Order: sequence, then C-alpha cells, then structure tokens
Amino acid sequence: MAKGTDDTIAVRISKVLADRIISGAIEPGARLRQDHVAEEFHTSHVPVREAFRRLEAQGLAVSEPRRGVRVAAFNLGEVKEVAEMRAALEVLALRHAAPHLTSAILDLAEEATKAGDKSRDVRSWEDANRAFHRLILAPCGMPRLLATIDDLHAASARFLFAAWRSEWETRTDQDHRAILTALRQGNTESAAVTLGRHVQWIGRKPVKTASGATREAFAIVG
Amino acid sequence: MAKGTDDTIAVRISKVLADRIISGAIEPGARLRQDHVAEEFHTSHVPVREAFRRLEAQGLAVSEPRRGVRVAAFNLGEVKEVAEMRAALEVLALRHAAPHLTSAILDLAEEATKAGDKSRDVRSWEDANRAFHRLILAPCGMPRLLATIDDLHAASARFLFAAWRSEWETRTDQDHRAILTALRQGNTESAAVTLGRHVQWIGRKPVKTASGATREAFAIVG
DNA sequence: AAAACAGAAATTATCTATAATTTGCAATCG
DNA sequence: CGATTGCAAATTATAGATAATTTCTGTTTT
Repeated sequence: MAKGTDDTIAVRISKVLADRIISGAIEPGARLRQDHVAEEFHTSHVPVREAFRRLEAQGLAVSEPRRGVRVAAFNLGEVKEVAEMRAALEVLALRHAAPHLTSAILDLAEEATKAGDKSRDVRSWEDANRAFHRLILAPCGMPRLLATIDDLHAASARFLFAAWRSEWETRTDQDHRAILTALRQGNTESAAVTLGRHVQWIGRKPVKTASGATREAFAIVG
Repeated sequence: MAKGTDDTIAVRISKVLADRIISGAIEPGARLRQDHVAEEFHTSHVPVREAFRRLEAQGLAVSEPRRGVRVAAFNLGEVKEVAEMRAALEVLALRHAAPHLTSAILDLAEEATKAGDKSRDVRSWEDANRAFHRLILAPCGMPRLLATIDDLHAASARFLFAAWRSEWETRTDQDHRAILTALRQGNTESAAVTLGRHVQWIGRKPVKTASGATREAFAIVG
C-alpha cells in the first residue's frame, strides 16, 4: 500500500490522529489543540487545521467554531446506528460484488477468517475482520459506497477497542464461514441476509470504569 | 434556519461553493483556484483551503496534492450508485422514523408534495422534493444517517440540474402520495418499499451538447 | 509539421506573525 | 460562603509572506 510519503502533510497528520482516536489512545471528549499537534509534527498549524476538517468529516472529531476540536463522543445509540448503516450498505455492496467474486478472492477471505479465529488480541482480530469484509465487498466497483463503508468500519473499530481495551477471547466466526459457503454456491441472497444480520450483532461486556464501578460496554463484533 | 453569521469563514465559503457546484454554475472538472476564491471572499487562502476539504468530504470536489482542486466529475455509474445508496439508507431511516411520525408532519409532507407538483422549474421542484424526504425521515433521530443522506441528496440535486438545466415539465408525484397514504394507515412496510423504488427511478432525457450533438442525460427524479 | 525542451508565469503548500476569542483563576462583592 | 466580575494566559482564526511545484507558452529540434 501507498506509504503516503507523497501525501500532503495534512493527510499524514489526519491518518496518525485517526489511528490514535480509533485505538483509544486519545479519549472521547479530549481536546485536540492545534498548536500542540503542530509542534509534535514539526509543522505550523495550517496543515493541522486541515487534518482536523478531515477527521470531522469522518465523524471522529467534532468542532465548535472558536472553541476548538474534540474527539467525538459516542454512546449505545451511535453504536446501533453505525451497525444498521453498515448492514444496509454492506448488503448493497455485496449484491453488486457477488457476480465479480472469484474463487481466488473467496480463498483469501477464508484465510482472513482463519486469521481472525486465531487472533489473541482485539487489534489483530479487527485487522482480519476488516480484511474479510473488504475482500468480499471491494469488487462491487462503487467507490463512493466503499468510502462510506470504510468510515463506518473506522467507527466500528473505535467502539470495539473502547469496549475490549485489552482482554479478548478467541472465537470461531461461523457467520463468515456461512457467508463464504453461500457465495461459493452462488447463493447471493443467502449470503446477503447472513451478512446483514452479522454486522448488526452487538456484543456486550462488563467493564470497570475509572471510578471502580462496572458498567456495560457495547460494540459491533462483526 | 441559521443564517450562518457566526459560522467560521471556511463554512460560509464551502456553502456558497457547494451551491454553485450543485446548481451547475461551476462545470464538472473546472479548477477551483484558492487565490481567486480568497480574493472573491476578501479573505486569505487558509479558510479557502479548509472549505475545499469540506467540499471534498461531501464528494463535490476532488483534490490532487500539489495539483489543486477540481469540481468532481460524474457519470451514469455514479448516478446509479447514489440512487442505490439513497434507497438503502432512506428505507432504513423511514423504518425508524415511522413510529414517530405525527399527522402534523404528514400534512406538511403532503404540502411539500403539492408544491412540487406545481413547480414550473427544476430548482423549486427539487426544493420541494428534498423537503418531503427530510420531513418524513428526520424523526428517525439518527444524526449520522441523516448527514449521509443529506450529502447524497446534494449529489442527486447536482445530477438533476445538470440534466434538466432549464426545461421542466410539471408532473404529479404519485409515489409521494402512495407513501403518505401507507404511512397514514400505519403500513410502514409498504411505505418503505415504495420509497426504495421511488428514489431509484432514473429519468432520461436527450440534451444538446456544446458541440451541437445530442446525448442522453440521466438523473434521479425522486 | 509534430514532438520535445526551456524558461516564465501562475498556483499550491507551508511558515511566521497578528488579531480576536475563549478559558481559567483569582479577587471582590452580595 | 457562594456567585460573579475582571484580568491574564492559552488557544483559535485569519492575514501576509515565502518556498516549491506545476502549468503554460514560445521556441527549437528532428
């Protein structure tokens, strides 16, 4: 993949910040101060501001005029919203991608599924999961749709990392396997229905808060 | 509506440029030169660049590093893509909005439909059409979904104005009426199905090109 | 005459500086 | 003692200036 060395500085900054926000390295609600970021990247704040606009568009940051930029907060409602949008759009993408799926692609998707099942931490599971979804959806050849789905995946990953900050138990992904089987049989409709259900599966998990109490954390696990 | 006087300059610029791009005042592929725009708005180019990032996120402009920003081009493929995305997402929004729809809202939506039927030019038809869709979808209470739909509507409007630059023949919108009737009867499923079909209706129309030849123009008419 | 080249002009991307606004804190007043 | 006002520090937003890249144009070369 493009290492981005010819990207503009603003793009580089936005990629690094996006990664930090998604991984949870920066807390929701935390302020992003342009001069501090500029200093860290040894630039002025002009490209930093452009990076902020980019994060805003992805839904990872919110900006109030004259009051600065904060990492976007989220709640159960937004997790559900993203899950439903993903269901609607990924199903659409799959219907268009299906006729162009080759067995080579499906083999790669199966490998991604196995990698996910073997993952012993959230991060590598999420990498494998995203690879699976991208592999089976990319052949739809609809760039705008794929870009929107990518942004939703970023949001999903953020929810996931926030809930499963460290612990992760391996599990075998039956849905992915069912989807692959259906696709291999040319049964697009069945694959689409399974995918639509799959990405709406919201995991729950008790998490200790800073104050010592426990609350439920929610995330899309598909 | 917010007149936007307390918006940041970048937001104001992006709104004006978005309107010009959508209305077709600036041609697809045309370059947006930051110094010229800055001069027009009596500002420096820093807010102009931020406005460009915003247009980029909406899919109205494309930017190549060091080579500047251009008005995004589009083709029949993208018109279809936007239509299908709208169908998927507006159906989702309607399913969530339906339980919150009051007869007052439905009355307003009916007025919007009548206004659309009476419209003698594309612009006012499109205003009325967007009002209808927003009225019945807004109560879903899903901000991210509504924002995405708004961007898709902007794209739709652009396709429409490009195809029907001036001529427009009045027509009565049966789909809108069928949707309202179904919603009044509490038949959400039927309304959703009709809406999904409605926004995928792509109109065709012969258009004279600059070179005098005629080609077909396409646009979403719903 | 078509293609390739070179220099000039225009344009983008960034940096440094300045003005305007907000936020935090402390002292004052009710 | 709590709320409020006022000032200082921090921060955001914009302007003006500079360096680097691209585009344009006219000329030369094959």
